[in-house]
Formats: sequence, structure tokens, C-alpha cells
Amino acid sequence: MVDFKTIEEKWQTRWSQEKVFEPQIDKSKPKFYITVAFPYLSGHLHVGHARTYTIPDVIARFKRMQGYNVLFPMAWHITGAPIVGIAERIKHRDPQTIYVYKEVYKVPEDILWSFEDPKNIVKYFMKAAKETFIKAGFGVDWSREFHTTSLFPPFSKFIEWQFLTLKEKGLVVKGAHRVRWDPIVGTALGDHDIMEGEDVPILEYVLIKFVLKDGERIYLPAATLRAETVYGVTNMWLNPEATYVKAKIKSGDKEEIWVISKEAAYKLSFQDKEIEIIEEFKGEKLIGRWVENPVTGDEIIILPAEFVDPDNATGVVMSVPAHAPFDHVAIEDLKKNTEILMKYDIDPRILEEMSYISLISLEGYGEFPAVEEVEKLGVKDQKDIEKLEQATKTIYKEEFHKGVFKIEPYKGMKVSEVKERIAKDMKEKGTADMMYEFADKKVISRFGNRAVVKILHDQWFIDYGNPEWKEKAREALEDMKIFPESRRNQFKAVIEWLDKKACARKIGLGTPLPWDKEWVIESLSDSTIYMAYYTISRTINRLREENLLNPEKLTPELFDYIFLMKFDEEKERELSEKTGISREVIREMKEEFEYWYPLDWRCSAKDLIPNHLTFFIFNHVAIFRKEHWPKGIAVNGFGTLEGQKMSKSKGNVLNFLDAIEENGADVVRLYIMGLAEHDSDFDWRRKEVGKLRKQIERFYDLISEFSSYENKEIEPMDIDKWMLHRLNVAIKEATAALEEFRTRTAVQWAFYNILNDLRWYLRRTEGRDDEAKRATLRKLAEVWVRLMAPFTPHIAEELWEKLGGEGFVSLTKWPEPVPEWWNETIELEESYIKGLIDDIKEIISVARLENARRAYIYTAEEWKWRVAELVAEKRDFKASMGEVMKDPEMRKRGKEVSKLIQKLIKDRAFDFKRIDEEKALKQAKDFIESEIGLEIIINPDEDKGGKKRQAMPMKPAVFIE
RNA sequence: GCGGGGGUUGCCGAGCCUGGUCAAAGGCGGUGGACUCAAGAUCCACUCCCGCAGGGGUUCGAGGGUUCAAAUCCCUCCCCCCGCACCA
Repeated sequence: MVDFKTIEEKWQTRWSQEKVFEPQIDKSKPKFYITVAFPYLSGHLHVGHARTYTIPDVIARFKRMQGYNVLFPMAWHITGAPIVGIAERIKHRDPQTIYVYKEVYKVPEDILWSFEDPKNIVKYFMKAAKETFIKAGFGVDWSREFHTTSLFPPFSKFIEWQFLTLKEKGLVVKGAHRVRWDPIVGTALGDHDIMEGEDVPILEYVLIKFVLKDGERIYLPAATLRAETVYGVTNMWLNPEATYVKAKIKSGDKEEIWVISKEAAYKLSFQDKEIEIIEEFKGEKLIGRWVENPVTGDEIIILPAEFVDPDNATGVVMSVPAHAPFDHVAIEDLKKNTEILMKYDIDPRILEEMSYISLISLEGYGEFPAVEEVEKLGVKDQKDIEKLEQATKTIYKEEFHKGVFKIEPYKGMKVSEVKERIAKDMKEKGTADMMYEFADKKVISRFGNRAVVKILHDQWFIDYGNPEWKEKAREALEDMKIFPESRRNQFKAVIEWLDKKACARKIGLGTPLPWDKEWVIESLSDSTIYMAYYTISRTINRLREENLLNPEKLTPELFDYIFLMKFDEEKERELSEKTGISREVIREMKEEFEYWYPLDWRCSAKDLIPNHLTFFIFNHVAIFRKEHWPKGIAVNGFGTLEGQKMSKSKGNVLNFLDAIEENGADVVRLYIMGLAEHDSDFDWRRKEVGKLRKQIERFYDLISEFSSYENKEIEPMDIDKWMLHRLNVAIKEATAALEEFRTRTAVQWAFYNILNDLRWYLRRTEGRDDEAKRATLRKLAEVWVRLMAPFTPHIAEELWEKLGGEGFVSLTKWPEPVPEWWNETIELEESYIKGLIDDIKEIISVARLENARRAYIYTAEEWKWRVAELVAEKRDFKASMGEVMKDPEMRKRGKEVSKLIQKLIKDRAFDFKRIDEEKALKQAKDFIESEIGLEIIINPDEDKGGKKRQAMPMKPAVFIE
């Protein structure tokens, strides 16, 4: 058994000792700069992460072998609240957290308790992550390692510079923002902070202020998601049993009296409104009163409806029976229920005479779609909630997408457009307000309290909604490569809908906002341009080690020069004086940046497209010159474990490090790279990994064996030529795949296909042990090891050494197809032989010729070849026939010729290349015989079984007896 | 709801952009065989249906359409996955 572990450690040590992956500026070489989203270290990396980080390493290794000067750096992300939260939970001995860290991440107990301090969590997992990456064989330039937040001051200064720059450009703004809020604890709630209902969306209700005449001006704000239907209101609904309040509502300098449900008053108090309750009463008090529609001026009556939920929005509902199923059904119910009408002293004629107002024309429906839909579904009454909701959904959807509005001044517009227009117009006139509400009531914080929607003020935003900025982002995307290309649309869409993004919060680790230190820059905002920091990071680290760096001296002016300006000695002198950093060192940083930037590739998993990766584009175009805009993004999918989603809380996680310990880094790398491609997901199956390990051992053994052979220049036999030709194909295809980050295809060519071809070759050459074969295998070994080097670098180094290769395989030249090795003809001959063997086997099985002794093979006669070639050229029956018949020899067998042409046309056998069938057969005779266990007779004079005439080019006739 | 991506032969998963050479790569699983005392590993063959001569038939979410020809192009419908932000 191959000792992977020893081999891996041996080469990891050598790489590190010889600084193989710490590139220096080298202007004689093209540079290649690739980065991957740094990990957030709240735990160990698992096998899903392995994919994300192995891809750039493979690509980096590939490019390095192609002769590029490659920079592949790494750093650690510790910004944000989760790590602090974990420390908190450890402190409180939260069992779930302790389970995860003790059992899943296997943190030793004495260290575990030190996690009460978040700094210790960070320290522990940074160390572990680095160890993991080293053991995985990643060719990372560790001289540039750093981590985020104020715990690493130089980087913090860099982030300060970024934010000052953005602010100067007017891209950081202050404003209000709605958040989920725990009203008891008094904190904003992120997804992690929510126990139940984390996926409940927040809806924006329009509150249309109907006017209740009662001496004073009282508003009854009806909440709706369909503001356009205000034109079709026939009445109002209140729940007679619910508690409503009359309250003074102060909003800004406006003060009004509203009637809303008690719950609504509470909720609105979090949404920029001061509420002073004047009176509390049951809904029934207002039933039968009249209000004025603020848009149409209509006088309408307030009617009772039990479907009205006081705990949804304002608890005041306007009734649009033509287009809202609930409203229509409630009216029908009322008509039948004279008792209630009597109770509230409502004249039944009001209902009888009520006429529905049709607002929207909708194909497939008449004037009142809601009525039709209700009838269609057979809704009984307003208690028939399920069907009513179904009907509402259908009508809403249909009208929104296909409906055309019929009322002036919006006549002829699509409902989807009118909706927003009307709401906007009403808000401007002051006849409408708005309210945020959860789409579902059950949103519970992890503190066990029911959440509300709160409007936060003084929040800092990055204004991704800025139109000029968006335009620049589009422009950058246009010039970028995106792998897979199919993801480009998503980037485009994200750029379009991205708007103000809160960029700071009050808790968690991070860099304080330079102008407002109470706020800490959050994690998606301090991770957008750090690729530029890597270029100067080595220098900074060196200064730190030599104790020559005072981070405070890393001023915006310095960063401006390094990242934004042209080379300028005068400026360098000036900065040197100001910062105490020598001019040479400033120069060095500037040169590093100018040499490595722009970034060639940014890699990450696909979940970061809607945020990090797009922010990355935005921030680059905002800050850097166009020549420094990023050039490409490659996204990858996730991983599952034996078909199950990995979940640390369930303990269903395979740590990257454990996988390496179990299987060896090379096996893990090759397995993951060969398992899926681009953005598709992979599934880790233990059994398959085990199998692959065996195959890699086989690879190791084979190459080891071949390494003892000599690469003599000896005239190869045809099958040797075939092998070399196939090797050329593998080189070409693997290279093409890697250029596009298609790792799975690359592995298929670089590993499996060569393995299969080699298997065939060894079978074909069984019993042969001559110089030509040995030379062929030796050549194969030298190519194969290099093709495998990006995927299985340790074993490749080991084998490269055995082969006597110079230096590291990691630094040797990537193979290119050898022009003399190309040989299409031999490839065709080989597949011809293979096809023939398959044919014979099929004949034997179908005809059940168990006792066959001999197979007679007849190759196509010369004239058939000539016809085939002609047909391949003409690709048309008439043209071919006409041409062939010019030949008197052919005319003699006119009928046969015409049949042949017909068949060739039908089979579309148009890309014939001529091979010497008889020669190929003779050379492979022994092999064919041993494969099928019959004696082979090639082109005998006697036409056995009358089969001879069936022979076609590339498909010989066969008779078996 | 909005936005993005998908539905392929037992399963996973290529191919579809650039229609034909696609019954459709590869892997897994299954069956049979070689090897072995045996197991494992390895190797070989088969794995939609039919077929006593290398052939034929029916397939690529459903239904239409374009075409001499569609898994591949167009339309309609159904279903699945992911994101919708202050959270890494």
C-alpha cells in the first residue's frame, strides 16, 4: 500500500522550505492572480468548503505549470456577530452549541471553555484552517496571510480607507431601514436570531385613509396590497368583535386621528409613528356608519365581517367585491343574514342596491372576476377560507399579470404598472400612508418573543442603488468572464435590484466606521476589495515582524497613492516623511500592486452571487481605475454527504481535515474535482472515495513501474502510435477543460480516460515486452504525471522524482500535444478493430453460434471506397449517382452502386477517412482471435455464406461457421 | 410574488449554445464470466424492449410546432431547487 501520508508531508515540507508558492515580481513572465473568498472561521472547514478552495488551487497549479507567475494568497474572515454569539452561548453553556463544538468539531475540553472569549475561537480555528489548507496541499503564499477586523490593525486601516473613499464619493449614506425587531429585548433580528418564521417575508401595505365624519376629521386607514382597487370600493369592513382604538397618530410634524385595531396601534408605534390612544372600543360601534373614499369621494357604509383579522395590518379593510373574492362572499353572506343587519340597524336595501364596480378587464373573465372565480370554486360562505384564499390568489395573480385597468386617468395601463402609480400618487396627496407587516404572524425571536417590524434610523448604508454606480458595475460585468457563463444573467439581475445595503451594525467583531466609531463595518462590506490588500500584505507583514510598522501611519493618503495614483517618486518621498515608512518600501508596495492587479479570477461558491461577488464588482468599480477592474469570476456548487445536506447541528458533517486524514489529500482532491463541475453540486460517498484511493494506488504503481523504462527513440508499432495519439487527445482536452475551470471534465481526461486507454493498450500488447512498448509507456508516464500534478500534487511530485524529472513537478512545464504523435488514421483503425470484435460477438450471441470455429472477414472492395468517398463529398443522391455513373466500370454494377449510395446517404456517412482495412486486420489478427476465441480468416477467395457483398467501408462482412 | 437555475435511460450525471455520427459519455448499482482454496481487489462482458447474422422498435417532465431530421430550436403547461439583504 502506498503511504500517502508520508509522501504528502514530505512534499509539503519541501514546498514550504523552498518557497515554491511565494512568487516575486517577475516582469519576464505573465502574471496570474487568483483568489477565493476567505472562510469565516466559526468552525472547521468541511468537505463542501474543500471544493471551493481546491478549485483555485488546481487552477493556480495548472497556470503555474503553463509558465505564469501565479499568486494565490489566503486570509481569514472573522468579522461579524456569529463568533461573538458563539462565545456568548458557550458562556451560558448552551447544550446545542457545546454539542457542535465538542462532538462535531472535536475541540478538546480545556480549549472549549476558553471559547468564552471570542478571540480564542478565532485563534483556534485560524490555526486549524491553515493546517487544513497546508495538509490539503494548497499552494498558498502564506507570507501574505492576515485576518480581518481591528484585531489586525493594518487591515483595519485599509478598510477605513475603503470607507472614507466610498463616503467621499457619496456612496455611503445614512437613512432609515426596516428590520425585524424583538420588542422586548430591543434588538434587530438577523436570520440566526429567529427561532420560527425566518423565511416570512415583510409586506408593504398601503394604508388608504378613508374619512369618517364625526365632527372631527377621523381617518379609517384601510390596509391593502392592491391600492389600485380603491376605485372599486363599495363598502368598508370591520370586525365587530375586535377591539379598535381611536388614537392620535404623530408622524413627523403631522398629527392625525386614526381608527385602527389595537394590535395595529402597537405595531405602528415601531414604524415612525407616535401613538396616543384616546379611546378603545369594539368594532361593532362603527358598523353602519359612513365614510368617504378619499380618491373617488364616494360615501360608503361600514359593514361587519368576521374574516377581518385585527392582527393583520390595520384591521381595517376596504371592500372591492368585483375583484376580491372575500369581499364578494361577505356581502352575499350579509344579504342572507337579516338578523345581523337588523342588529346594526342597516337597511337591507343598501345591500340589495349595492352595485359592484368593475375596474380591470381580464381576458377569460367578465366584468367581475372575483364573482366568477367564487362560483367556479363553489365557495359556500366566508368561513370557506381555503377556497377563498385559493380564489384570491388566482384573481390577484391573473389581474396583476394580465389585467388592464379601465379607470381614468390610468385607463389602458397594465395593472402591474398602475398599482405602484396609484399608491405613489395617493401618498403624495397625503391620502395614503404605509405599513410594514409580516406575511405570516408567527415570527418568533430566539428569545421567544413575537417579532415586529421596526424602522431603524441613523443606519449607514452603502448605496448600491446609485444609478451611475450600477452603470459602471454593468460595464465591468460586460468585460468579465463568468464561469459558468449561465450565471451571468443572475449577476445582471442582482446588479439591477441591489439597493441600499446596511453596512454597519453595533455588535460583533470588525472595523469601526472611521467617522462614527459606535458602528462596526459588517462582514459583507469589509470583504469586497481585500484582494488589493494581499498585494501589499507581504510587505506589511514583514514590517510588522521587524517592528517597523505603526499601523496608525497607514493613512488614507498612503493607500490613495498605492492603489489609485500613478508612480510618483516625489509623492513617495513625501509619504515616507509622513508615515515613517521608507521610500523603498512604499515603492515596493506600489510595484506589487501594479504588478498583480487587476485580479484575474475570483472564486467562490454560488451562494455568494447575490451578495459578496456582486459587492466585489461594485466596490472595485467605485474605487479603482478601470484597468484594475476584476477580470473573471468562477462559481462552484456545494456538497452533500451520502445524499444528505451537511448540517453541523445534526452532526452530519465531514470535516475537511478528517477527510484528508482518512484518505490522503490527493485522493480527496481528485475525488472532489472529478465529482462535479462548475455550479452543480456533488455528493460525497464514502464508498466511492475508497474506490478512487485504489485507483490512485494503481496509478502510482503503474508509473513507478514505467519509471524503470527508458525512453529510447525506437520505431513504434501501430498500437504504440495509437497510445501516443490518445495521450495527445487527453492533453488537449484536459488543458481546454482547465482553461474554463471545468474540473470534472479535466479529471476525466487527465485521469480516467488515460487509465482506460492504457488498459486497452496493455491488453492489446499483452505478451509484448520490447523497447518500443517500454518507450511508449515511459513517454506516457512523463505526460501523465504532469497532467495529474494539479489534482494530486504530492503523488505527482513523488513520481516525478522517480522519473528523474528536474526540480518540482509543480514548477515543471505543463504538457502540450506532441505534433508527431497525432495519428487520426491509427485511431480510426483501432476503433475499426474494436467495432469488428463487437460485431462478431453480437453475431455469435444473436445467432447462438456456440460452436463456432472460424470467422471469415471480407473488407469492402475498392470501388465501394471510391463511391463512399464521392458520396462524402457530394452528400446528395443525384449528384453522387451522376458522377459515379460516368465511370463505365461502375455502370456495370449500376444497381448495386445505387443501393450503396442510398444507404450511405441514409446513414449520413459523410466523414470518411480512408484506412487500410486489410493492413489493420492483419496486424490485429492475433488479438482479435484471442478476444473472440475463433480463428480469423481475412479476405479468403471463397465467398463463404455469400456474405462478401455486404462489406461496407469501415464495416467488413463477416461469416462465422 | 419577484429574480436565477433546472427536469435525460434503476440512481447520480454528461449531452443540449453550434439540430443528424444519440439508445444517448462516465460513475454507482445489478447480472454473468476470468482470476482465487475462499473472500476482497483486479480484469472482461452485458445492463430500455424485441431479434437463431451484425438488425429493428420505443424513449430524454407533458402537450403542440418548425424541419427531410429534435434530448437538442420555438410556444404553452406542469413540477423541482436556490436567492430576496443587514446575515456569514
